[in-house]
Amino acid sequence: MLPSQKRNDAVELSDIQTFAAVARTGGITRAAEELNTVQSNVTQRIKALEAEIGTALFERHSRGMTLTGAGKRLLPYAQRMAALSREAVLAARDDGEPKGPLSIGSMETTAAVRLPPLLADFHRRFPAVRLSLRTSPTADLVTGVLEGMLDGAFVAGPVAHADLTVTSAFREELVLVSARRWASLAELRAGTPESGPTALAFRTGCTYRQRLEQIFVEFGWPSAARFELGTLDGMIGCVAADMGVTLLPRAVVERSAMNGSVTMHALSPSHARVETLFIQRRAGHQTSALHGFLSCLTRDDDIIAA
Amino acid sequence: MLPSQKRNDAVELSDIQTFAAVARTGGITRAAEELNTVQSNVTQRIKALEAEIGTALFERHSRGMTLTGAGKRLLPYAQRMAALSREAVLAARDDGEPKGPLSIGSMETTAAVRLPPLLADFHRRFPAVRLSLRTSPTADLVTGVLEGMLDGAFVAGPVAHADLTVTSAFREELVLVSARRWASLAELRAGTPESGPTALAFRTGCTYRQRLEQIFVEFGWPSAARFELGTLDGMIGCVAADMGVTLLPRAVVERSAMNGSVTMHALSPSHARVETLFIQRRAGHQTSALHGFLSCLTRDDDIIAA
DNA sequence: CGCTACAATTCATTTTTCGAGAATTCTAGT
DNA sequence: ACTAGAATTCTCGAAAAATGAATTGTAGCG
Repeated sequence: MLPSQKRNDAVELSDIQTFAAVARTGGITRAAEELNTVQSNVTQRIKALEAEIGTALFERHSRGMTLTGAGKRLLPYAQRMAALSREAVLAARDDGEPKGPLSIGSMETTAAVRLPPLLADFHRRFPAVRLSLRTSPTADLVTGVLEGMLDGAFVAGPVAHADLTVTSAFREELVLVSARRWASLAELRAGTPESGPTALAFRTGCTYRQRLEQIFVEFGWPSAARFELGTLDGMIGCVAADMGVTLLPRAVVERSAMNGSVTMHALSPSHARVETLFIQRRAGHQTSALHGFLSCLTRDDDIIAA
Repeated sequence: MLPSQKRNDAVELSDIQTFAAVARTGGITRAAEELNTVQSNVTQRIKALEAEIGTALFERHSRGMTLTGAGKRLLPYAQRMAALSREAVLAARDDGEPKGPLSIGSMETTAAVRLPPLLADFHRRFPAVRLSLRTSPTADLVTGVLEGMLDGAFVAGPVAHADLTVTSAFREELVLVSARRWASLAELRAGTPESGPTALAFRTGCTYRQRLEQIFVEFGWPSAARFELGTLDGMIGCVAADMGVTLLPRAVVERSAMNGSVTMHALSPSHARVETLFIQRRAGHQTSALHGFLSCLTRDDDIIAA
């Protein structure tokens, strides 16, 4: 074995976390608030950290602090270190029996139709796991997983990132949904104003929304009105009331209470096909709880085939 | 952005480092020595850590401590956390101008003939880098790089590890080296006892040594005597004195002072060809110093071609 | 130009944590 | 039972971190 050479340039986690708080909030005062302490304290620790590293991490100006180059280079390590530390204690606690907390993220649509049976199955098999589900647009889910806030998430593909492991979960057929009175796409195009119908979609970061934008461009409605909704039921309700059109997985519409009040318009495969992926962090230890979750997911593969 | 959920299960670096020291030494007393502190202190911190995690990390018995399952799961994180922390401050300090310390490892043979011009070139271009070179067998070099003790190393291929980035550096032709009086392999086989000549090699972990073992088996000398040397010159000297034979890159023998006193015997390509690889950790930030080193390495590619 | 508001820093003080050393317990081996 | 090696417990002092108040510094404004 190589003799261990002592480079004493290590830095404690708590130091780098106060650093990250200052960087995030852009000021010592707000960081102190966030960390439940006083400014003077934060000042001191930042100064100590800068002394330890030997470079200024922030530029001070009268309205707060901004990162220097060195600070920018350091920042990404804050999250990685925090995630690693958390993962370490989880790994130690995890005796192979799935239990404890498990945070899963999901797109709204997947949560509505695909997850209920899966979660029921999971809870039946692993009742000791305290599962929490959070719905967000795909973009937020990806960062959530990368930053360790979520253990895994269901997102719309394709996704490619070196630090993520991707598992194919479900295949969906997207359909354009309009009010019932429009029996076909042709009728819809004929019956709407030149600029097109209003596009109903979730907020930015949702992959379906981006795809809807594309489709609108191809239909010659580049400047159609946009309307953002926060909930699935709200969206289908608005479509039923002929406020506009939206893009959703066929299964979601079919299972909706308003199913009878809307028409689904099939799209070309390139537009319609979308794969729902389950993503998790690649690095290091996989929680038993997460492992159990994946086993439920793959066991239900027949659902995908069907 | 997802609201940040506060899981307060993080653990400080220093805690986990004392944990690692105890695990490594197998006892609190020795760990305390290594950490330059007293036992009571180590006891307390281990207890605190166990309390924080909520599980016993060690089994106590009268002759020291051994890891529990939880401890075994935690241990790998110790090194990863330490490496990450060190890397963080290096990244912050590194302003793009290569400087500061750079630890490179190398096999003995590569250090002897390939590195001198490379290092000279590197030092001319980046005088601010304090380069340190350490020679070890391939196996130790690989762990050294993985554990962050070395920034990079020259090892005998093939190497495959998910956490390593591999660059092809040099191609060598291995030759069997004997005393001068043996003009050919046939003569050597005829003139040595049934069991074969003595095999001279570096200590365990050296890739060339393993290959020499293979060759001896194929030559029908499975139980030939072995002799371990620590230095290259010593080895060639012993061969010249007809103490035995060894396996070395042709270039090494050609440049040796004892060149005239030994014979080189060519081997079949499958035995002779060996590639020297430069390995570095894959994850995260690459030091400017290391980047500069790599630029020297690839610039000298003509050396490989030649 | 001075005043105000906001923000970081400094400083004196208190609190908490950490480390040292001595005493104690525990256990295997004799 | 005794001893030696090893971990734990306990107390005390020192170092480090947190606190709160006072200070400095700067942009915006009358």
